[in-house]
Amino acid sequence: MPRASRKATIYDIARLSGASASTVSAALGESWRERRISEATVEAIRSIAAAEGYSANMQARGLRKARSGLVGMVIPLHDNRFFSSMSQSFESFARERGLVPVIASSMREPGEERRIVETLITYAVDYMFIAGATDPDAVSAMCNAANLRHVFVDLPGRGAPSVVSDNYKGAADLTRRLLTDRPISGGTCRDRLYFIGGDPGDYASARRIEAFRDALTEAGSPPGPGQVIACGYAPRSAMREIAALCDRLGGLPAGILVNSLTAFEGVLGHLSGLPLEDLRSSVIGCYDYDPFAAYLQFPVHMVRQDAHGLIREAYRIIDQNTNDLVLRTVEPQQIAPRTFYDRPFSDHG
Amino acid sequence: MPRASRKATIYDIARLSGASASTVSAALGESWRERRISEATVEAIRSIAAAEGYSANMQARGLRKARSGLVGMVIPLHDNRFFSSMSQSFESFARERGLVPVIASSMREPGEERRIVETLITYAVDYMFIAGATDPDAVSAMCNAANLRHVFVDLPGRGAPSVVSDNYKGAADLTRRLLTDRPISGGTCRDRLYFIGGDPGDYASARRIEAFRDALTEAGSPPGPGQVIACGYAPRSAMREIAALCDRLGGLPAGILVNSLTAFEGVLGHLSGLPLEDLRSSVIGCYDYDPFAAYLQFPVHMVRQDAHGLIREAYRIIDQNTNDLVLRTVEPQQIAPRTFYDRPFSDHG
DNA sequence: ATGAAAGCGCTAACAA
DNA sequence: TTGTTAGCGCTTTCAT
Repeated sequence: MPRASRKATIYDIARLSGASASTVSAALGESWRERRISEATVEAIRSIAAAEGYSANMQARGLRKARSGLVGMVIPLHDNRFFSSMSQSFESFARERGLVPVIASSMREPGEERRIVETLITYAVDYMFIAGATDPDAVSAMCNAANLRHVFVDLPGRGAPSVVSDNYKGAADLTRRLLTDRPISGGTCRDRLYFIGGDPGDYASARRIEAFRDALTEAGSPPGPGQVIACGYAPRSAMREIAALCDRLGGLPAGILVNSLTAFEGVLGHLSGLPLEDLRSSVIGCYDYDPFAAYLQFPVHMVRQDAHGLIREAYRIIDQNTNDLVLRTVEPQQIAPRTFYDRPFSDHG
Repeated sequence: MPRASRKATIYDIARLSGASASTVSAALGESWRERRISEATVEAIRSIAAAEGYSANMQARGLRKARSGLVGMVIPLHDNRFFSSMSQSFESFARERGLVPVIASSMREPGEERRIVETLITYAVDYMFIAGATDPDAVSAMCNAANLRHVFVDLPGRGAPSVVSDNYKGAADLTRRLLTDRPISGGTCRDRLYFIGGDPGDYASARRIEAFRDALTEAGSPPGPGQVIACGYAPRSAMREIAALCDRLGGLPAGILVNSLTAFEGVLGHLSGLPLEDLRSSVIGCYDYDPFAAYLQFPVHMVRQDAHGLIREAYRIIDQNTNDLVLRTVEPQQIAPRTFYDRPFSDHG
């Protein structure tokens, strides 16, 4: 081990090996073949470098080559099943390409989102992924000014290619499923399905709500004004809204489509105060998947989004160097309930 | 907007403002006061920079200042409640300090872990956090060679300060809770508690197993050889093991302490095939917390680790510039079940 | 109060 | 086959 004072540079290796810095640089990189450095020197240099614990300084290399080797991604938050599995995929695809991923979370705040994009530009990321963008136009403007290839994931932008879940199909299928499974009682308003959670201002929620409406209409019962309760993502507000709804209706509606796991947490907070019997008069669906939610006391129909597929497609777009403004769509997957009322605990999906 | 061709540099701003590059650099940074640049020039330069959409190049700045402004963290995986909430905290503490977080996942593979640490060193991170280290000594060696302050989180290392959960206390408390709540039948081997999941080679599991043994011993029934089934983290193997155990015992044991959520997923896969009645003869505990797991059909005692607290302490160690090898401990939290047998669905914890 | 110049570590012409 | 040189964009003496 050399003295732990300062990291070795190519100049140290050059001195130690008797070669020049540029020869060392080439020998340590890929370019030694075309520079026709002899294998002997390459070997010698590499062994010295290894002995000295040399590793390149990417700041210097990036500065010189005008490529940092970094890929940035903005996500709304880390602490979330959907986004954290996007992170996982983002990282493994980045590695495949020899890139180093930098992931930052915006907490869905446009200001924070812009600040992050700014920071990533400052670090000269080579490409940028923006998942769940809250202000895609601003982001595109910044990236374009910095001449930076970028792609939107999950929520689309108009200034760059985008990959989104097929929210319409996912929600339409789920709605139809709930319509089929819903227990019918007798022509009251409690026979209706309700949509709860999400933000109608965001693209994904809007598409799902649209699908919900269309599926109901297609089934002959177009939704009334109160049937879509887009109360955001917080468990609290979902809990409050479902409670208020049950008050109004005098009990649970025939079916509930919950827009997100977080909202579902709130809904569950309310349902858990009810006798299990009451739940039999209702069918529950949730857009997004959680393995434990699948094992609750009542059946839950879920939709699992293909985070891996979204990221794969996004990289595919980045890989091909064109800049056409495509909007690619990835299918989500319907997940059948794992618990049923009439088998003791459950059956395996 | 200037032409989107190349990013503006201080030289561009210098030319445009008639000042020199060094003046621009000072004016745009913090050092203009001590360099006694007039407020007028500072204002002028800043407005030009803003108009040109200038932003500093951190590669160049880092190269010159020998500080990148990056903090690295290695975690086992993103797609996990515990680690993703560590990421969230890691990021927000980093921001507080004006640092940019870079998080990479090792999949618990020592080789991958080393490669990541190497990469982060290459990018000249200013500090490094290693969560769930699989080869802490190797990591410390690399960091020391690069003269890099680092801290271990969740699993300790001998080469650097560490912050860990109080796994012993968490598991001991949970075991005692299960002992108290366990349904007593009649002196058979099915009255025993079983520990399932985890890797006895990793520090956290080892401490929990130790606590489990001690708590049983203290209660007068030291565990037999088969009572600790450390079968790893995969749902599959936990499912297989719990099934085999029930076969051996002729039914569920009086209590099960599951070592992780992933193992719990497997255990649940087995339990879900049983009549709910059977579960009444058993009490279930899980080390780690999931909000949906709290709402299952049977009560689950859980332990929630304080990811935020772990990261907070780790930063505290980094903040104070000493290098003493402390091992700091953070208390986990016991979470009582939210569902009970004798109230219809549940009661709110 | 400001400018000139050197240099952080690396790579890519261009020489030899 | 290898060495010399310039320069990526920035900060920091050292001069003025």
